[in-house]
Amino acid sequence: MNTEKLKRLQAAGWQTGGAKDFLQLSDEEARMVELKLSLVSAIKKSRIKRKLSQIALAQLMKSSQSRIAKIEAADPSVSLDLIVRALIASGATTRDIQAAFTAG
Amino acid sequence: MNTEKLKRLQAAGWQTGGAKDFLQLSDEEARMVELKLSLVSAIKKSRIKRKLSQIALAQLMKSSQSRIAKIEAADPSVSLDLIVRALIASGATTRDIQAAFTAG
DNA sequence: ACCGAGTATGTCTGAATTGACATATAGTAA
DNA sequence: TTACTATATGTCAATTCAGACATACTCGGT
Repeated sequence: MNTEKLKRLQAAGWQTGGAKDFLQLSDEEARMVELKLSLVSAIKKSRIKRKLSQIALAQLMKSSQSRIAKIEAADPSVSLDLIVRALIASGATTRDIQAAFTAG
Repeated sequence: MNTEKLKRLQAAGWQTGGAKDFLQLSDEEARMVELKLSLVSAIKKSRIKRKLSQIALAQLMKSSQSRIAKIEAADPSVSLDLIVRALIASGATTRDIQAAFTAG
């Protein structure tokens, strides 16, 4: 059973009962995954709200469109660093970031 | 002028006027640095509060004492991922993490 | 159907980050 | 001083993550 694949599915919207139940994660890992997921959804919200394409956001943070796509898909190859950078670059306020953490 | 070294000084308590003024950082970079600094100080608080040595915390999160030291020193070689993992492992609640973000 | 914009996915090479280890330093107690 | 515990610092091989590129998919509009 491939954990990476499952994480992708999670990110795609399959988190029906929380990440922990579906995968076999420790509490810490589970909190980490859920945190990332909520930040990721905040990025998409923020980006759409400001009418930015993935390409535009990529340019703002000197990254690439494919990276933004992977970020929003919660691809396992993206770090929390990159996620938060994207969130900031997308125009999210400190309060938005805070809210994302709360939601997670 | 060495940016890494300056970041270390920042972490050591030299942030008299905010990271942005001292270094020459973009807004995004500055927010990133300040975020890390506040999370890092939250880790130390949380760890001490629960009477954990760096070694004990390292074991909890399957890392090493030297990594924990570097985390708490905001060494440039530590990622936001590792910082947040340490914060979680140190026993910080979701609310604690939120508070750390607010402070940053 | 075709086109175009936006997004998704796979892969590659170089860069950043990791745990581990050695070692240094700080503080405390005997 | 010595001994011990905790923390700091430097280095390095192995792993992870980065941007970039190609390419595929989606969905309106014409």
